[in-house]
Amino acid sequence: MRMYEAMRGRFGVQGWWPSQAGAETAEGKTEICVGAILTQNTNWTNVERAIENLRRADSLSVEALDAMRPTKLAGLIRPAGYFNVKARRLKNFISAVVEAGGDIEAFLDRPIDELRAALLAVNGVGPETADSMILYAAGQPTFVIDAYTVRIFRRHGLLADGDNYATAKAMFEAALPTDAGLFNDYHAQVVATGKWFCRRRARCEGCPLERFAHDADGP
DNA sequence: GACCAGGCACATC
DNA sequence: GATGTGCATGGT
Repeated sequence: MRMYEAMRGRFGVQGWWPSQAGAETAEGKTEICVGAILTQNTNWTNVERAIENLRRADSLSVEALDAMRPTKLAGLIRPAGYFNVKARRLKNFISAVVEAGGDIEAFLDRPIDELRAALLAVNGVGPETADSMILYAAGQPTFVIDAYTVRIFRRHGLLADGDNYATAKAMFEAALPTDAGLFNDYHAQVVATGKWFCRRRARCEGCPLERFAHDADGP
């Protein structure tokens, strides 16, 4: 918690989904899930352009996305890059929702383990994308790990060289109170810190976590 | 013109 | 089971 507080003190509450207006609606949840796929290996500003295209086409719904031709979808999400691959992945995800009844809110409102398994079964949805959907769209407490998380917390001695996605996730979930709001902003803080590192060429000076180097007692 | 951004699937060794 | 590669755009 001390490392989280240090980052939040430096960057402020990040306000990622679902704190944004409308995110509690079916359309909002659809948008978050779509965004989770579109942001794979992609800068967020490019994802926003793609989502805006979908919104203008009145297509941020399971029904509209299910009915849309793949080539049409690919054209709309073009700004997010990898548009052919991501159009296919979005279609795979939407198909899974449709096969489960077509109601995105019902689809997401399930026990975490069951939901996670259903998401991971979709071709194109890996651990990070699945956990992002569970945390930000379903609002359920699962900790999202990304490349920044592993890099930063390895550097501070809380993760070992051999740690992977699953062990890193387990470390955070064991050390922190099970709170979706906390997990939500924690991941956002890590991303903010990671971006800061990139700009600073990965040196510690001025980093919000600098004083925790090498002897932190937990995240 | 290189390099990177909130990954994943697939091939290959 | 670890490692490499394709996917493609827009900003720095």
